[in-house]
Amino acid sequence: MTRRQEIMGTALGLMRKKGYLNTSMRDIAGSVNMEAASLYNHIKGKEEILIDTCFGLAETLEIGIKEVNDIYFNAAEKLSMAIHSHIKALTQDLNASHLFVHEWRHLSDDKRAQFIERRDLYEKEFRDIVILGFEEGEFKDVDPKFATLTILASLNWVGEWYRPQGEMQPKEIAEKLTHFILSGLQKN
Amino acid sequence: MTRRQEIMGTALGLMRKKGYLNTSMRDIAGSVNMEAASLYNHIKGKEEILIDTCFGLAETLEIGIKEVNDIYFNAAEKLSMAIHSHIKALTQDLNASHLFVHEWRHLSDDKRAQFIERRDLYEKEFRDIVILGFEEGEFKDVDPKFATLTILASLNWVGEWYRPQGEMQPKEIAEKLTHFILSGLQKN
DNA sequence: TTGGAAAACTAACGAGTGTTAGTTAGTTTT
DNA sequence: AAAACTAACTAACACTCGTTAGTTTTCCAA
Repeated sequence: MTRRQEIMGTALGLMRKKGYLNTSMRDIAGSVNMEAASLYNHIKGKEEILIDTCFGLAETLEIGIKEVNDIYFNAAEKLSMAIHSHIKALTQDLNASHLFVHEWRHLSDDKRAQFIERRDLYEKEFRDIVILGFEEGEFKDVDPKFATLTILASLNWVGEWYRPQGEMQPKEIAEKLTHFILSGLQKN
Repeated sequence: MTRRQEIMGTALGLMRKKGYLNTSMRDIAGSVNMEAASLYNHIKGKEEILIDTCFGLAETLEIGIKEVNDIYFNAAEKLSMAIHSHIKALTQDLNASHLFVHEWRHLSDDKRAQFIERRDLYEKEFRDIVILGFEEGEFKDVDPKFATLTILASLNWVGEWYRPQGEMQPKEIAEKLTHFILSGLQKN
């Protein structure tokens, strides 16, 4: 593990616990036993931590949904796998997920605009699956926009209560979520 | 409207837009055309804004669920009305909701502990409805804890996308959510 | 053993933080 | 008329913030 990775990991942990704005460069430095100024030998600045994390996770999610769309063809299967992919990505690193879900608001104006654009695109991929399900005649005639937001809310909230040492593991969570959501969408 | 209410309202608006930590007393003062120090003639300090808002909304939600439990007796009806009550409370004041859902983390240690306690109690009320539904034989055999967290995630996320001037109004949102969630819970 | 990059350090800058003290003008109550 | 209250002000305190400049130490390849 490089020193940079060590700094990043430590910073993410602090930021999840105390919030991005409440975590100072001196806090981060203290946690890796150096002075705040020394951090700048490894990272460009505080915002780089937020940028790299938010856009890194965005890319992981984008790759995930693209794979799902390449491999599966019916909506129920696509949705199920998209949920699995999403949950896997989020539970992989809870600290990073926290920044991705909650702290992206503190990106500088242009970076935030880019982030929102990519997030909206990802959301659209989910929405298209819901629409496909309706066109197949497999899903109820729900408002796709509304359904998608509700689904993604459930998925993103998992980061708030999932504990790696707990009894429910990512795969089981994804299965339960899929079942919960699908039996609310599917006819009969 | 008293000066205090004016300050509170303005502060909540700023805090929703920029975040609690990013909103300074000078920002608030500027928005009501006075100096930062003058705010202290009306409020005790910055945290009072957060405390009053978080605990105020908590009380509204508690009263709501108590009413539901007093009036209705079967789980489907209870859940439906609890969802309506929750959505009504959250959409009433989106600025306050933002603090309630996202910024309570920045309460001081003891206040935060109190807040979490009340939130857990409210969550338990919801969970009891899910359990009641299963005991009635009306709901599927889902993990009540899991289901409750998923439901509340969907409800709380509404504050992220609901727009008062938009086409979907709180009552309709609550109805759609109820339908979405219930047909995922109810047998057939 | 040594040259040089990498990585740490100290010190400081300029800006911003919530809050308190002390004061003042205007209004209300006694 | 005197006293008290309200709500604003200016000035300042005691920090903390992210970041930069300049310097010293560490460590590895030649």
